[in-house]
Amino acid sequence: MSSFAGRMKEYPTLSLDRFDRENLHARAYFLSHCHKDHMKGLKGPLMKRKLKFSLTVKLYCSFVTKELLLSNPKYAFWEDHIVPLELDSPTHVSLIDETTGESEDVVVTLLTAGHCPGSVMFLFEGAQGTVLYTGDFRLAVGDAARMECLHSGDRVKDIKSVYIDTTFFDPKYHQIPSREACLTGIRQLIQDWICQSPYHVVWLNCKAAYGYEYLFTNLGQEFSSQIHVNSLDMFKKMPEILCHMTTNRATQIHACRHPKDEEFFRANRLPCGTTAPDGIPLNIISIKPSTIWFGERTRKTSVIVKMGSSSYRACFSFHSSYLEVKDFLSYIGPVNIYPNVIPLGKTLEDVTDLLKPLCRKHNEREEIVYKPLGTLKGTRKRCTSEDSNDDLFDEVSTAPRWRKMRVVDLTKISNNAQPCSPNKDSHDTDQMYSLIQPCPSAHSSNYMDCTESNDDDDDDEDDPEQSPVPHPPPPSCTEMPCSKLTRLDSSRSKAAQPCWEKFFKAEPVLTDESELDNSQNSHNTATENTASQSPELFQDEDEDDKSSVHMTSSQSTHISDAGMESLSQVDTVLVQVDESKAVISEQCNRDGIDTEQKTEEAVELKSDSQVSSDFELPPTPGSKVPHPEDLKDLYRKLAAGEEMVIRQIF
DNA sequence: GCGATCAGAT
DNA sequence: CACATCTGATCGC
Repeated sequence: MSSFAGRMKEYPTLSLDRFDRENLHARAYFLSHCHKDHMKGLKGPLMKRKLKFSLTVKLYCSFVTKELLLSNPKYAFWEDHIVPLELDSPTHVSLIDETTGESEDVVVTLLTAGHCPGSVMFLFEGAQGTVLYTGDFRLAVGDAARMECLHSGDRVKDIKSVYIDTTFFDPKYHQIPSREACLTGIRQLIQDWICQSPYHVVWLNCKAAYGYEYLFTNLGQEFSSQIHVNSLDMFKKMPEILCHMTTNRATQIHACRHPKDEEFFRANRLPCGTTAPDGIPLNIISIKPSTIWFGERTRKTSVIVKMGSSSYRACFSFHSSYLEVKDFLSYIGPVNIYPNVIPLGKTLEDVTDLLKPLCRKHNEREEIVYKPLGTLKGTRKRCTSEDSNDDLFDEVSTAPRWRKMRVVDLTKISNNAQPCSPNKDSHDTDQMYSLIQPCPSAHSSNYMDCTESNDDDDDDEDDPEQSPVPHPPPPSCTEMPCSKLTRLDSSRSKAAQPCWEKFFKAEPVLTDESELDNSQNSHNTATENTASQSPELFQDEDEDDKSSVHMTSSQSTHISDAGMESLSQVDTVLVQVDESKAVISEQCNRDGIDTEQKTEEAVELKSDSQVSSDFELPPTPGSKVPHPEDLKDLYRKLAAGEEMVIRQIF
């Protein structure tokens, strides 16, 4: 839960995700996503009053967040003050003090956060430097390298401070199975259950919060069945979501809720009260998405664990794992890092200690060498580890390179960044940008990251040693619950920039199996059976001791046979390690492979990266369209780290 | 009476 | 074992 107080040191006149107390005096507001713990004060009377008398105060957020927010009438008074922004489109914002007329300018860019529909991170660039506020996020290892807006040319921007989601920044959550791995486990459990009869139904015991939509949409698609939910109102303008959900209770997959739903379930009832029309009792199983529960396991578990005769837990996370956060921070190398969340059971000091090694200044040498040059940000190590490691890895292999590419316009098909409102179209979606990585043989940064966790001085005492397992040949796999589209499109030039839209694409046909313990006559769509090599997906809770159970990983569903074999070998080797650490070793290595696959996807080296889109700024309503030359100058200064005197250029 | 805050449940 | 939310009790304005 966010404990961010709302303001950043560099730009204290704006407030993010907090709207109470001091934040009531802010000149502009930013909402990263529509979760209540990030909306404190947003509907309060003081804010309402402030807006009533303000002509300039705005709330900046994504289109989806605006839509979700306004679907709750309690926030309707914000309507005329909301400025929805596109992703990846730097936008000028004037921060005006209404009493003095004093003004400060910043350029803000929304970056996808992968936390829930509409969730974004905010990148601010202005006189006080470049700072990033992540809100809550779940990004995979390597995703930062795919975000064009974090780069300037082929370098990473010089980021002064990052205010980051540290919910699972705890070695306990060193690795969390990928979204697609979790999805695969859930999908197969459901498949196995509902195929038995029309009376076999599933209840997805999800919390009342946005973030499960991609689960619903993928399941809906997979089973050609809509998911029953309480309300569809908030998704009215989001057909990609809407089409997989229903308020009609006659379906086998439910995600409906009721205040007493757990109680209902114990009495073999669905929250919506549905019963079979002919009086035949339903056979209900519940699946409870959880992260912390899995983080507490000291032994290996699969992504699905059976808790009782008819209840299961499914690993599922809205937030990045320790490894993912570390990768993200290592990549962008900020001078300062501030945690937005104190992980449960930790103190601020604990987190700070863990974050310190990831701060740039922790590595003086680089700073001294590169800082004066001002433009070598990309070469500055994505040096994951605090010390000692600079020399271990060749920087070149991890520094991302960019090239603007034109690709099939997948976003038009399922761009969830925008609700489809009749008058909104013409979004800048014809172009997508891909990270181009130099050389397929280069080890991924993820691999480095794993290796790096061997450091004795790494605070991660849970970090297992990572044996330098040879990397399997890069299989052609995708990274997300992505899809048929991707496969059809099959070219490796799939846009690699992480975005929510990919969560809403169709799933690929399974290419592996997961021998389900309880699988009887399941109508598996699998075409190849590699069962003997597949990690198991399911596990009974009391089977903890059985050594044969592994966590699954994203690879299991997406990689080719060859990749699969290699993966299995990796597993086999690592399982030999000390039991208590084996899991993590295994996970880490898998993750390493995962990243390699991902980066592999987009491989190709190119450097003509200065793209004009940097200057395509949608203006703040009411402001003038910026002159390209002025902006160019501003950007040049920003990139060069020059002090900026803000003139009235806009 | 409303809002802020906390504890507790789910 | 708790990713966020709701409910109810209490306190203060």
